[in-house]
Amino acid sequence: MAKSSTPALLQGTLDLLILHALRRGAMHGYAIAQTIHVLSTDVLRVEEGSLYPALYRLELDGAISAEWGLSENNRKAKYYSITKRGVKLIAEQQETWSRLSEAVNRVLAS
Amino acid sequence: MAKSSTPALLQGTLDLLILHALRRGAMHGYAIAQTIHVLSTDVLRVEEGSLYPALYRLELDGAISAEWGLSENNRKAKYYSITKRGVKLIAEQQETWSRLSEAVNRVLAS
DNA sequence: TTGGTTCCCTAGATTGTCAAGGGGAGGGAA
DNA sequence: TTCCCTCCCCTTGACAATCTAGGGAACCAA
Repeated sequence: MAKSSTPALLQGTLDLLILHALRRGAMHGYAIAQTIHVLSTDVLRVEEGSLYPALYRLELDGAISAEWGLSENNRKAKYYSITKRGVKLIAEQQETWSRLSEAVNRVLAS
Repeated sequence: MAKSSTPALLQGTLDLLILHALRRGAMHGYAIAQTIHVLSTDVLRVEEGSLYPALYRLELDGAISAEWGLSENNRKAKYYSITKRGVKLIAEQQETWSRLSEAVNRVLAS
């Protein structure tokens, strides 16, 4: 009944976080999750069960594109890059995030 | 496939917004929605289909309590007040919100 | 008496995330 | 060699939160 555990993520922000990570260059999924984890100073954790469906959605939507390669550790890995459409999406979603999160903060500050 | 419309709310924040509104005193559901709308300077809109289930959840959880009364406009209305447990919940959820939203901002700023 | 507003509520669909699995392949240790 | 750990991919099923789209009653002004 009561909330059992604190969420690892704010719902709706995952796509934006992924796209933002990819701005730094092509990356495989595993590295995207690590990047987000590190950049958020260990606060945000992207579960693989959330990550891969999200990557699939973004690719379907044309926001990212994928191609197989070899990782630094010599493993088969799928490298994702952001597309033009993805860059546009970042801007939109970042704007939405700012609007909404600032609105929440205004309410909480009142 | 693509997102059709911008969300009216950040998922996971509704309970906190409701509880926060009720800190100002007992209110009926309709007024809670209006209060959030106004305090967020028209950015956040709570749909009734989200609001009433949320109120039901919070009451079940013991975070708020309800009693029927008469509104300023002379209508039958259900007045909600925050409970001790609700006050505790505000603190917890506000902390969670801060942690996560700041983490998102750190990632986006990188 | 008609229509707008205020106030309550629900059913169904959708979406995003999570938990919990499975699997293959590289590399180091024993 | 064998074993295990890490890296890297993925899927399935359940769940929680929200939205859409309704329905309904009562007050009030025109």
